[in-house]
Amino acid sequence: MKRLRSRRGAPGIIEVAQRAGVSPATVSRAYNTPDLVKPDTRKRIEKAAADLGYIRDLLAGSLQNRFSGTFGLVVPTIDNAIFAELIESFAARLRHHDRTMLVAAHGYDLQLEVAIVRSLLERRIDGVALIGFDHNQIPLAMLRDRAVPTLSIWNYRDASPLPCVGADNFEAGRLVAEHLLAMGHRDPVLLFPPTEANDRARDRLAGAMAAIKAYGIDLPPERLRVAPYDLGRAKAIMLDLCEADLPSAVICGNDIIAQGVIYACQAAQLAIPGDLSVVGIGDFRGSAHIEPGLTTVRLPAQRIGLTAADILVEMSQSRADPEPWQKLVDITFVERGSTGPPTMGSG
Amino acid sequence: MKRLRSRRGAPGIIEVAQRAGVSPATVSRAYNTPDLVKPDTRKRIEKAAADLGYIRDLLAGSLQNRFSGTFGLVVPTIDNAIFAELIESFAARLRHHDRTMLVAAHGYDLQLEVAIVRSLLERRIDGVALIGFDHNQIPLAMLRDRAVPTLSIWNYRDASPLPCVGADNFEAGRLVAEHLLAMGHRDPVLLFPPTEANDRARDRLAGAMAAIKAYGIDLPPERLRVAPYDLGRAKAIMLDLCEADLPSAVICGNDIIAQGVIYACQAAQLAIPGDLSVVGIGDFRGSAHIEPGLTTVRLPAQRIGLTAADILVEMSQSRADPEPWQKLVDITFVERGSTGPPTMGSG
DNA sequence: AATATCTATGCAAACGTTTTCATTTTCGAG
DNA sequence: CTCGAAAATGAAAACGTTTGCATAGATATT
Repeated sequence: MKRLRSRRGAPGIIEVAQRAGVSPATVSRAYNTPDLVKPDTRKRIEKAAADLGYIRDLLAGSLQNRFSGTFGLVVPTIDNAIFAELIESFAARLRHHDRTMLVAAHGYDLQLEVAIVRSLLERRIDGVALIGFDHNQIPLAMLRDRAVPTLSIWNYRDASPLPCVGADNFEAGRLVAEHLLAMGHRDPVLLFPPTEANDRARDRLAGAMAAIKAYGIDLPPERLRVAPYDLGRAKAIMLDLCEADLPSAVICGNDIIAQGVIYACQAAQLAIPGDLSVVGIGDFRGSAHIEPGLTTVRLPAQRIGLTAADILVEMSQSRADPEPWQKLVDITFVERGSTGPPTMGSG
Repeated sequence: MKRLRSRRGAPGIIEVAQRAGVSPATVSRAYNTPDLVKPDTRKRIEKAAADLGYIRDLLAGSLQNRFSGTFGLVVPTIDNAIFAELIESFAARLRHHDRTMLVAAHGYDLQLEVAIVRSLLERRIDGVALIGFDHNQIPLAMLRDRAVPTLSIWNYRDASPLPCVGADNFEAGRLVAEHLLAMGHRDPVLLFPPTEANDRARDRLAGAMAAIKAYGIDLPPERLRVAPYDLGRAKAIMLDLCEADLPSAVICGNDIIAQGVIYACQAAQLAIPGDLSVVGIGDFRGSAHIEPGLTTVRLPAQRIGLTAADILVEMSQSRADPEPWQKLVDITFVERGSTGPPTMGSG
């Protein structure tokens, strides 16, 4: 029994061809354009491939046709609840298209993002999704030069320089603020993550501010506090705030911070929404089940991930579409137990 | 001005070589084995590459040398808090080694895992980390046949068939159960995720059971309940349980379930640990800050991720080490506010 | 000064596919 | 049957690197 094996120890397309009594070209076609090969031959090839345990080498193929079958996803962080749902749905959808996903996180460091995009390009990704609009020019230029389909996701803007799929974060901020204001709250505290290199947080904050201004309220600057993307830190900051003068409501830049606030209130024996109303943005896993349920705005992470994957695959196939366009996904305000009208004495 | 560009529109190694006045081979060496090229020449090449905006094609290179520079990570789920920290640290460490990560989730479907591993092999990964020991034989055989470095991570076993890096999940289960038993609880309810295709959960459960048996307790079967990996579902199950006869303590298979239990108690106006003690396993993000803080066992996800990345890179480089070995990472019991001695009347 | 060693580089053959173009086979119509 | 078109296949040239071997200087050794 002669072993027909290439260097790696695994059979290649040539061995399969030999065993099936056809040429390598036909085997290749059997995989890539099955309709071009006679059903009978195809069967024989499939059998030969199965017998040999053949696994094709997509990388070798990608040298000839330009497609690696891999897409990049660059996020600020994988760890936090925020993007996990997005990553999972993006990956699942790519898998559905027989593609794979390279993920990398830059931790809100745009300099690191440059290195990441470069490394993705070295792997010849067929396309890449970046979070939001705040990016260094260098990677964008590299992607443009190489005509790599690029998508900005998660946030939305009419005048987006890149094609984008995302939610209106300004509106999200406006919605939650409006809700509190409509209930009668007049002195909210805003707890937002740092806004540099983070257009989503910036837009949400701007939206909340706009709503506040629309009510004729002039918010003193000390009512705007910065809280990092961290449950524990947010909780600590809120505990500090409880010691000082307690507001009647807190608008949080995202659900993580809001959960921290809720925990802080529980620790400080404050009733929600009796003593304090809390709103978040995002509707992450857990926000519906925490006690009290968190009033928030649902950002459809899953839909964004799916759509982004579909669009990227499509873009990579059709050589066209140089003009940017954008797709807005719906957000929904979700009222739960964490908000109520202000009570006498507070605020 | 003559354009020296290849099909893609981007310059290749040949253009760089031309501009630097050397052969492509030298440019290649400047990248891969810099010591082999004269510093002066190297400078010239670097300049030429920078001028042209050259980005090398690692895939083309990987055809010749066997390394794609990409590693696979196959997890049950990305979405849940459980593995996010692991994924992030694994990716970060790979980046540190100038490698990238392909992630895929199979949702506890071992059949899907087969397809995933196959797809990873088609991408010529340099190595792969799988979660735990429950795997289909097919992908393991494919990996073995191709001599792809494979690591089982997250769980630990002395007699692991694969090299592994992980924590002793049996001991984790034992520790939390022991803690409750030592406090005087005698009739805990166990709330665990489904254990098929999940050796971690199985081991934890076995550990908890062992501790219970060691106390001479014969746990009635209805005291063991299955709860999926979902906060909301766990909360609902616990609310049901509150209606029936309330135990004095609940041992949860992981922190997600434990958080659901805590929320359920808050919803049912039960005091923790006054009316009920709760323990989890994992010490996920949030477990320290929830009110009351969750008593749990810390599994060092980050250390596992880092170590796994280091080891895989090392394995991919050294052609040796066919014999399996295993690395145990420490776990630490963390007592927080969610546990206390049973009170009269309960249980 | 001649020879032996390095060091730095170039040449050209891989690597495992895909794809163009040409050729053969099949099939339906006359 | 024969012919022409369509369908199925094969031969060989890519794809953009890396690397073994060979060569040409440079340096060290006698």
